[in-house]
Amino acid sequence: MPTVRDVARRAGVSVATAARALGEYGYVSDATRALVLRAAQALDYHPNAIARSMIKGRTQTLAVIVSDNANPFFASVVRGIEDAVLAKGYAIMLCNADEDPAKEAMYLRAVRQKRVDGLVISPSSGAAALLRGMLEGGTAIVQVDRRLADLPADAVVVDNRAGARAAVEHLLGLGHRRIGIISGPRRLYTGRERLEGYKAALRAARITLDRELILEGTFKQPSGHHLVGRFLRMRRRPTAVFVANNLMTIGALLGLREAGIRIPEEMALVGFDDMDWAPILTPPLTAVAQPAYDLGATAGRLLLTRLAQPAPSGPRTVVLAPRLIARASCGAALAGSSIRRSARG
Amino acid sequence: MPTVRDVARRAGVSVATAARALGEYGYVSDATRALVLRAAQALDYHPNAIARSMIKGRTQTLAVIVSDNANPFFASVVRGIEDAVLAKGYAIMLCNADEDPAKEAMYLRAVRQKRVDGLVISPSSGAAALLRGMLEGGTAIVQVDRRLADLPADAVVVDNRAGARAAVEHLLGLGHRRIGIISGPRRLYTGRERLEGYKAALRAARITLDRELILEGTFKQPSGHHLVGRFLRMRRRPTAVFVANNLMTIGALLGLREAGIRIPEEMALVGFDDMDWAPILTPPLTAVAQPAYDLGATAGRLLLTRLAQPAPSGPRTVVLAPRLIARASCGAALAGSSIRRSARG
DNA sequence: CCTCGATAGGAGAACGTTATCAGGCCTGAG
DNA sequence: CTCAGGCCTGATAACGTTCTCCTATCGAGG
Repeated sequence: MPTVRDVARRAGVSVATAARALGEYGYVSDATRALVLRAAQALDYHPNAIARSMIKGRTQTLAVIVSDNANPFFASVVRGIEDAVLAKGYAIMLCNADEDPAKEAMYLRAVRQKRVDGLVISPSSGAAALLRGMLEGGTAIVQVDRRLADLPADAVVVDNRAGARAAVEHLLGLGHRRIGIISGPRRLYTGRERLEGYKAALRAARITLDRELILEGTFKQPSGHHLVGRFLRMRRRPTAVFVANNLMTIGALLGLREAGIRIPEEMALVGFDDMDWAPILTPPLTAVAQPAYDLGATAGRLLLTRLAQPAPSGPRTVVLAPRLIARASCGAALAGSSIRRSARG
Repeated sequence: MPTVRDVARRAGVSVATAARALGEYGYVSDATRALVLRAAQALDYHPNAIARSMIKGRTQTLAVIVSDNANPFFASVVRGIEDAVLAKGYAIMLCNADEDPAKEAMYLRAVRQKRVDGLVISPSSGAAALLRGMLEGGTAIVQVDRRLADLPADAVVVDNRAGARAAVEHLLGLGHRRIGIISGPRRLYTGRERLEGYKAALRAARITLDRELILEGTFKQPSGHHLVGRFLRMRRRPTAVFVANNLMTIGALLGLREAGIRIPEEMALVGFDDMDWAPILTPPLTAVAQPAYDLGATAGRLLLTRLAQPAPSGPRTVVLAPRLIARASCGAALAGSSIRRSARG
């Protein structure tokens, strides 16, 4: 691969001049510039961004660490991030950590060595220490979807609590009193928050919590399948179930279908995270829609502002509003209702 | 951020020795090594991969260019690639080109400047020239999902033709004679191949092609919605429709539902690309399953072998077999049947 | 005629790592 | 006692850019 040195030689100028002509800085006469550009063209010269990064101290690369890009929710988040930073010339390094602290730590070390300018991460609980180290090292960090309590970094999340609460309150409004939840792992922020929303809704309705109706899943499809079976085998079945994420909802629907349960007559269902296919189910799925793409886009924009003005103002958390989309799987078709949108500094 | 120089100073040794201790090469006494490692720990030293890349001429980074990561198919492909190359220490740079030649060209320039070691790309038709340039520049390239006729690079694709043909033959076997297709764009490899499979099936059954029954879509959801409407408004409707990708299938299902059409009685449907939610539809969706994850994983492995032995053996194309999963949307529930699996050099 | 500023171009240092080379020490064989 | 050969360490040159200094020319203004 040709270097500026080669281009300079061919154009009959010094390296400095060639670099000026190519980099569009400093003084170069039009004639010389043309000469250099022609030489670069002839040699098929492509500047080496690695060497440039050495000098500039910036890589024009951002890392994105999520749990699993194969989950459509995260795929949309990633897409949103990329679109937001594309215009500013940043490339994205994608890392799937699979909620595995070891893998997450490995990736954090890797992106740190690669000197990415910034990082968007959907962190698992174990990452706080490493992230703090990166913050001190000058890497801009924005958390997305989840939020670590003890990390002074920006975050963009949805109001999980309000979303879950709206889902459960919707079921309560339809007359359900015995409502189960297939929740996410307690060690994950979203798992905890959605469970809290569920509890808050029941508390507000003065329904005493039945611990039997709270089943903790893994946020993955098989656990939805398995746990809905547990509900079905109970002597006093719940009449409705709130499933705390998209993949487990598919699992639950699969389980209900295999058991021949009619929805919503024998069991009503509300999911968290609306998907493209929710309206084409029979009955169409009532779900709490998360603005996944916006979550990513907002995180990307936030990161850009951090990178533009490294003046360390305090960490900001942006909270986006989920939206309950009432269809028929809950027992009644209502209009979608917005829940809450806020931002706190 | 501390450098080896800082570590060396703190440990009281030369830069060369510190580098040897940290890089685990050459001779270093155990005592010195311990000293250096302790110093590195104390300073929270993280080696600079940029500088290392300068020397080694390798970045341990691969680029992945797909059309849209928000499409679950590509999200799985990307995931497969990442898993395959993770163990060898490669990071992934993700680029969404949106089938936009300008955007694709921009990304190709960017990853070339960043000196990625290899590239997995689902190319659009305009990229051949740029890709050839990169090949000559020494970048390993593997095409995935699609294949450019005039590019001497490895490729991993599914047998689109056989998949589409199996889908249509299945419909023929159920007695359908008037079968429509919502195809993909002709300028895309997958769009053309699946259409060819459709035609081949009809030809083999001695059914004359009705050009009215071939509607070209965009591989995106709205076009499925829109085009199924065209079919519904025809005086002589098709009794079955083959939809050439996942997103358009959702659109088509939405359109059928809005029109109140019963599946498969009033219109049978077979989709290309099986999805998690296909079995929970009513009726469950018959679809041609693509091994999306394997497609990516195979491409990743192929790239690794290219990187390991740069001896330029001729380009290889690996063809993975799709699998027709017969459910009920086509009019009958049969067992899944494997189609074909081959590899040619 | 001298100076000043704008323009044009060159030489060389820096970024942080790895790799090459050379030199010093020690041990054991001759 | 000498010398070969293993060990250990240090100095320094790369890698390909950008950036900071320098020098030189030219025209205008005093």
